[in-house]
Amino acid sequence: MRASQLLIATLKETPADAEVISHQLMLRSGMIRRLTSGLYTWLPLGLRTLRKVETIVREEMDRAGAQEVLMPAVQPAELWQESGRWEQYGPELLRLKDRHERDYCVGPTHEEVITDLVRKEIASYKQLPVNFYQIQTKFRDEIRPRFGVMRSREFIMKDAYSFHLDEASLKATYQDMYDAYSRIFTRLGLDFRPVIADNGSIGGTGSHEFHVLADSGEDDIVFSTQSNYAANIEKAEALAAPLDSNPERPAANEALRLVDTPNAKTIAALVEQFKLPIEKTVKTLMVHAAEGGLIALLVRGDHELNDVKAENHPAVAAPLTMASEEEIRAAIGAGPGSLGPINLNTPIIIDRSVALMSDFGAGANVDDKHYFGINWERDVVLPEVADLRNVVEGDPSPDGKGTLSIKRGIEVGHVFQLGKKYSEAMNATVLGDNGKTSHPWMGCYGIGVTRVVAAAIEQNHDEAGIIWPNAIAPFHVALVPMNAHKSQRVREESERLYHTLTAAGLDVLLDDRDTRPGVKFADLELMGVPHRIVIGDRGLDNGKLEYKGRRDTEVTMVSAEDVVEFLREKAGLATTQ
RNA sequence: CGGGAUGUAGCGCAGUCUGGUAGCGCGCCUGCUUUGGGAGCAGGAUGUCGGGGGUUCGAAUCCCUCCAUCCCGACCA
Repeated sequence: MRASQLLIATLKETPADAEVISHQLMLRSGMIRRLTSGLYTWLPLGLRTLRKVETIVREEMDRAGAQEVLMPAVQPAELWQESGRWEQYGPELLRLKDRHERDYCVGPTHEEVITDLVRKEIASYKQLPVNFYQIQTKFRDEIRPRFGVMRSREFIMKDAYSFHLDEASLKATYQDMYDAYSRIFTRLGLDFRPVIADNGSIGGTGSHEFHVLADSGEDDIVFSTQSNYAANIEKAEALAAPLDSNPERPAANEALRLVDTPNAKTIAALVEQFKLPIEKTVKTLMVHAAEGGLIALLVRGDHELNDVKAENHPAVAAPLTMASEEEIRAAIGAGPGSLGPINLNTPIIIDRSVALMSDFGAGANVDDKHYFGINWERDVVLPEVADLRNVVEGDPSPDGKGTLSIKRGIEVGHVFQLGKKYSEAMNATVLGDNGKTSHPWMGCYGIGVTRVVAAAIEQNHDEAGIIWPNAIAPFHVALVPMNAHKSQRVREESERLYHTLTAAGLDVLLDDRDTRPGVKFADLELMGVPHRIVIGDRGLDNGKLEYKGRRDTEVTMVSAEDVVEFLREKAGLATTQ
């Protein structure tokens, strides 16, 4: 493509409302423009990259045996009522009515539609397993769209749904998809990790998320230093002590005593005023119980409650709801800053590490008073013990190998074993070889295609702009003719190169704009074109062209005869088979 | 939905406190010069000052109200 025919909508200044680097660079390089909150137009430059991501995803899905379909973006309410999600989904589901006052939604996902298709078209076990996928626009009315295309309301997703006669077949396809995802993100040139994940509201059993590692990520992901264990922090099991150790609670050394603590409403204040080590304090969090009323969850003062683990506990009401100060006072007679396990009139669940504490301090359930020197069994019966907290850096790895470290990740893919939730709810059945009907097992597999583009930028940029991996660069190489308005030789050589390189399978941008070289260099760097050739009389006198890789600090001279193979190699297109 | 902030030219901003009829940089248009890292000179275009209402002789500026956007917390690819 010629630069003169491309909308090069670069911006010198960073728009004020762009927070993260990928959003800033996507706006500045002219990839996207915002229409309104959470809705973006993809400009020609951005669309080229988006299409390359889609192509790689499509190739690997096809290779893994999935079939492409395209389902409607707008879906009838009836299907969602059948699955029960019309009520379950909150305001995130964009609902609308047609002229006949019938209810619809703009699909945030397509389990219902695909299950409906399968229940109509698939009748026999002989047709299983099947795996259908689409690359399509979704809509989720996010509470807070932000970070540009990273968390927009409308976005493009590749979603796939597989159907199986039995669980073994589901697990086999799940593994195929896991492998396909690993190939996809590898081909995209991203530094990623598959991690064990929570299933969330979608339901089902096994699931992994694929995360691109980046400091701007919204998720905490947890790794073992000595094994390949990796999990979303929501799901990472918190052990009280290493598996091979035999942890025992230290013996009680201190007497139980009631202390006046008038100005200590927080753990920090308690530690500060009474010189209590923070690992000797306990936080008491009151939440709504599944049976009604309140239930107390206890974690160590330096630990954080894990909302997902708490919510998944059968005694805790879902969704997790923290008790208000009024509710706490009504039930206990003391404020939230003075709660503890002794004389507490609600059920109690304590975190594993709390069970191993001795001589610790906690509220006395009387305003402005704490007990110090508390010991389980001696002073209060040991309550139910559960895994309630977020793991922290240095915790033992749940697989017994090494310790945990924590990094930020951007979730770009998610694979689930759904089970029979939808096939049962919507009564999709197939006949087995025994002549009996059964509900097929389902898996579902998503990739946030638009988000992948932003994630790639988060991982690949410098002060000058984007640095695209070859596989998803809008152009592999930019040609910059020097002094073209005067030198016919430069013009001719540029044209010739443009055609040869294009014919050799490279995506080439010929910067034929009538502007100064500095402007071109700056634009091309901002746009992230990974390879650049400068054509000037100076080099041509020696039969040379000047090459610079986007990450290079120095230029290298390449002879004109070798330049095609040189660039194919640099762009990762070198003949490999 | 709660907490905080902002809204003035395509983009970045000043002007608002102290009311007097709108400005700077970049970009854009024309001409000439210039052409190896975001050019120079000369000329030029562009604003419902977020909307509505009020106070006032007079409102970007003061008051009321609505809207939009961004940031911080609960959702997710």
